Amino acid sequence: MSTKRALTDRESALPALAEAFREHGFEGATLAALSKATGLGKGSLYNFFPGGKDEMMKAVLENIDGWFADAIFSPLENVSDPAAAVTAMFDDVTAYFRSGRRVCVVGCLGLNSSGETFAVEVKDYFARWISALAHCLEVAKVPPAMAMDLAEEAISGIQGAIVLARALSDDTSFQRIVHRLQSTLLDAIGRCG
Amino acid sequence: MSTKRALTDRESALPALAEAFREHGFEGATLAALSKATGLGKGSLYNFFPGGKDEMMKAVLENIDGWFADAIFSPLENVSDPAAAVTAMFDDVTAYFRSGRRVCVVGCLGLNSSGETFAVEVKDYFARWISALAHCLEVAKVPPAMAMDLAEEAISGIQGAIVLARALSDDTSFQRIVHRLQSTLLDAIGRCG
DNA sequence: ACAAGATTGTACTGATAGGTACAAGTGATC
DNA sequence: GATCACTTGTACCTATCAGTACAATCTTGT
Repeated sequence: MSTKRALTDRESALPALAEAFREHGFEGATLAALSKATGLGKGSLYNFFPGGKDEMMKAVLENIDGWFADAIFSPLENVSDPAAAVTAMFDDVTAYFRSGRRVCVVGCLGLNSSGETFAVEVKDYFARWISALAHCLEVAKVPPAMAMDLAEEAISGIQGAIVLARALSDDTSFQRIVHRLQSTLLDAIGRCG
Repeated sequence: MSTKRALTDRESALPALAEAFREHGFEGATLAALSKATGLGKGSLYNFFPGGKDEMMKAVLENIDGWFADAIFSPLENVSDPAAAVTAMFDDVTAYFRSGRRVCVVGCLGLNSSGETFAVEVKDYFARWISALAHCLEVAKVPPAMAMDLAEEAISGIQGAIVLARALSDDTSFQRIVHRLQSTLLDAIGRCG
């Protein structure tokens, strides 16, 4: 337990870092803000993340990707009951994004030039999510082309719901939109299964 | 023509300012970047926009809102042929956002805390767009509740398509998603009309 | 308890941010 | 062509940025 503690604290700072990046964006998240959010001084932050903000964001993205892999992607990829998996996915996503009050860090990074450094991570995140969902639909006997279209539409739709819910400061619009996306997928599963 | 020229030049700087804000976001758009984008020195920028970046963004938002009012909202609000109006809207939107290569400034502003200053403008933009589209659907005899839902879904879907297309650097996904949204609306118009 | 090493706050750096001041420049009007 | 309001580049201001240096402090194995 000598070198482990560093990693532990580094790991435990990630949620707070993620929240700060979510709130202010990558450019807007100053080191002062990150320090305040984590409760760590500059010294500690640079001790854990010698690469500065870039490394912090990389770590945050890895952390998010890990969470999604466990909670969202894997269940879709190793699915046995597609309808249940789709329902679970939407429940988890709604909880994760707090009905749109919480922004998608990955999606935001893609929107402006400050995120170009992380283009690969951003791309992989969405590509994996879509293909996992498409696979789940294919298991439910949805034709591959249609499965891909529906998956793309659903992931895109979730991102749009976040944008709109934030813009209108209205959780309910997120819930309505996401619920409609879920119904569309379940309908397809029901029709083809 | 003494005081007019100021307004004219101020107006003509707006597209370049908008493009810079689009590219870098509000925080990321430094005065140096804005100066370079417009070809105007700091002196000129502060001459036209004494309020600094905030006033520039306000002016850009007004300009965007004006364009949308003319090109998108009005045709929907004073519609005679709903199906044609919906088709025209999607054509215009696809061209405007360059199939997702161009980001929606308004949507982006809503996503992080730097845009809180413009919360009202952001909200109004989306609210008017949705209600204009809903009105257009109602003219096509789509029941009010369904019209509202479909409009919300379409605008949200467009925003999502931008996020996804940017993230994947893939124009075609934008086009597929938007085309599907268009079909959904035209189907509803066809069924109810 | 003690030494070795990890961790942290604080003070610093140079660069750059947004914004101001202002003198030089511009062109229309009389 | 002199005047005048408007326009513009440049130099400058203070605050804050990301990042560094390091001494002080804490942990931990022995």
